[in-house]
Amino acid sequence: MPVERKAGEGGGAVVGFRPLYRQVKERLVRRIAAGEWQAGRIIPSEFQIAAELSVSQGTVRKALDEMTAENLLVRRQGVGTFVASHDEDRILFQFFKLTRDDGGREFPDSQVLAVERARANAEEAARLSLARGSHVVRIHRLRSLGGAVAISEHIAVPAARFPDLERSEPVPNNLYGLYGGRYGVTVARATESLKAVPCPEADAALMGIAPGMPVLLIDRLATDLDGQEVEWRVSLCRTDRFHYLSDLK
Amino acid sequence: MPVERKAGEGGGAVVGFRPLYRQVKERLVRRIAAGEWQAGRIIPSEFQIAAELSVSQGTVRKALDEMTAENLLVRRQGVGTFVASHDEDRILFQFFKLTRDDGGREFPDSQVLAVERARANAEEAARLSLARGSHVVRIHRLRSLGGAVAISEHIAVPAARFPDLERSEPVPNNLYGLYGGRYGVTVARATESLKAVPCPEADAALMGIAPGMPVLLIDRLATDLDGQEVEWRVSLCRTDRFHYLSDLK
DNA sequence: TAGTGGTCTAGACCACGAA
DNA sequence: TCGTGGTCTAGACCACTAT
Repeated sequence: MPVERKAGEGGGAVVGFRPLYRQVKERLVRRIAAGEWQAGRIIPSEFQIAAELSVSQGTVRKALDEMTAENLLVRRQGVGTFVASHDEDRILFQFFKLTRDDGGREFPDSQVLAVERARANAEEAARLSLARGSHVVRIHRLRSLGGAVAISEHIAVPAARFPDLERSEPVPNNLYGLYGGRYGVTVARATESLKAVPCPEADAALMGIAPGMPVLLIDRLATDLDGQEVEWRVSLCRTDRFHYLSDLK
Repeated sequence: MPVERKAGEGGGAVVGFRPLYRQVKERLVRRIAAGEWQAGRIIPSEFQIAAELSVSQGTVRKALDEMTAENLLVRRQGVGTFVASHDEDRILFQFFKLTRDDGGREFPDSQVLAVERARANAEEAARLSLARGSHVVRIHRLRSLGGAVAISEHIAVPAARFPDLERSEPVPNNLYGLYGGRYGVTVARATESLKAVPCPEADAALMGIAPGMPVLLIDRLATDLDGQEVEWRVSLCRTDRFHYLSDLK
């Protein structure tokens, strides 16, 4: 692998130092981002990658280690290394934090109420870093846990990255799986901001609770491998029989 | 380092396999738990530890890597490796998730309203895994962010692990620092369970908000290096000007 | 300049899963 | 049985910090 720069060479001041394994890592991440390595598929062995990039196997391993720690890859001893996919387990434990009070974790059902394509309003454009006049696809759905409606969810994504999403029939329950599988868009990270708010009348009616009852408002911004905003999602959650689980380590 | 067991030896069925670096890690964690290595202090170099345990430096490094990833250690290149302490930054970014809506992060002030020692009630005993009749120390305090009261907080800890805590004058703002510094109790992890609830009258009066207003209830159970419950804390948080930040990776 | 952690390499062997 | 990832070692050199 052609090393980008080396300290002590060239005589110029060394602005920074980028370890070889990080250069390797970036190239491999780019392969996933470009769709060259697809979600769920196996990638070449450590030795194959090392040979291809003219780098030692240990260096490749360190790159893969970091990518595994970031949930981009999944290793299976004796089998190989795979590109992480947004299967039910990953969504459930990595991206879905609402849990039944009795402790049972399950993936919520979805009932889609509306899907539309429209020009982004000011807030959507700002949150998704879109140019004026860009379009978004909006989805409104209800989600149930243990048979009871628990969440009223409004979603907005850039229409340009998800062509014809509004014509999907039906909209699948696992949206991140769709983003990856059909559009090659990998949701790598998300930031959630939580508030307790009085439930608006419309959502209260849909969820079968009294208007004004305290609900948990989750404002989530999801980004792809390049840090680009991919989805803005606002979820109103009942927390009378559910709670949001957060582990601090 | 005496290796615990080795696969293929002794003829018996190999129940499990514990890598050497994990055995090293456990011994080192125990040193922190026992107070042999104190919070904020430097630990011996990788080569010194390796020599002492008759293990290669690479194996020690892997153990230290994991401990660093778990926020038990902090490495400083060119200087050495240190036992992590609950300083302001760590509390702020690892254990305190409430943020001003304008994005500014700060460590909250505290105003202690009450400290008492008493027999644990049923719920405290259950949450802290205490025997019947055990004592707890309870602390009730208000916490402010940006000059405004934001949190009403009830804390319970096992009195046995924190002797004379109720006679501390004053109770410091950074409790986890006190737990570690004075009592040698390291808070390693915490689990938070969040709900939106109507604010009880008493807390509403203290926080200067209308009773019944939705507030965020954070139920936190903190555990030490051995997984033992160390503190149960229930915080009621205003979220009209603040929000709880959660990063999903 | 000395000492620490950080990177990179190379090779040996082990545990695991699939064929 | 084979190929994969996982562990362990050993040694060289680099970057960073304190003195």
